[in-house]
Amino acid sequence: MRPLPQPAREALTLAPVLHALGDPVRLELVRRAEDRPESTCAALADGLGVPLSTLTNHFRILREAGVITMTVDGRHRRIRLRTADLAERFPGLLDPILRLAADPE
Amino acid sequence: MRPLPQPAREALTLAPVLHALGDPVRLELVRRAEDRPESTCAALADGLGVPLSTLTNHFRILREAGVITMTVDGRHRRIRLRTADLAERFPGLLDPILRLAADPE
DNA sequence: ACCATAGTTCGATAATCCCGAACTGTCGAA
DNA sequence: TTCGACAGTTCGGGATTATCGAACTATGGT
Repeated sequence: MRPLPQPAREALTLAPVLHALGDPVRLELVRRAEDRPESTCAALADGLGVPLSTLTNHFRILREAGVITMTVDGRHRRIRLRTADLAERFPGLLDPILRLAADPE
Repeated sequence: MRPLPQPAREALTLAPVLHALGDPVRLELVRRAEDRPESTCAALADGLGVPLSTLTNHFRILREAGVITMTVDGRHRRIRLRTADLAERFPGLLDPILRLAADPE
């Protein structure tokens, strides 16, 4: 159940977070991660048609930017949004993005 | 004084906007463009140490994402944030980002 | 022990970014 | 009207980054 390496809350910077969210696949993964916390990698990407090796890179970018946490749980990795850390470090940032990403247009 | 090609307001999509803002140089350019509208390319980039040919690319990415408008004014290009279009298409998105980008850490 | 599952790593190709050098178009002065 | 300076763009290359198939690792179940 140990967490994979990730930047501390105080070390988060804005540009990498926006870069991580500035990709359609990653934006959708993040949107789903909000709805279904503790999901696994493959579960979040279900139906997107993205190969697993590419997903690994997407999740790494999200993790290194500080957007998600990945904890090792057996042979799964459970993914959670770092909503509290992001809200403290970048108040008002994540909520509008998630809301807009969920809009059907 | 004609504007360079840019996507219509209805055609703006979220991921390219976040991608455009997800670069330290572009984020700073956008931050300055808010403070000093109608600035020229080189004026916005003053002191950043970024070559002009690289700036052209940064401004193109911002323009194609719909973040800025560039109007040709003689031998200058005047740059404006598309604050109204962005506020209508993505309400609540730009303001927090600009505010956070302005924070001194 | 064996196999299936969940993800990672590796390596090669493709796409993208960065920036110097050369270029275009415009303005101001002679 | 020609000249030169200025503001940016285009071009070309090298460097970085992204994608994804194939092989690999590690865990859990039987």
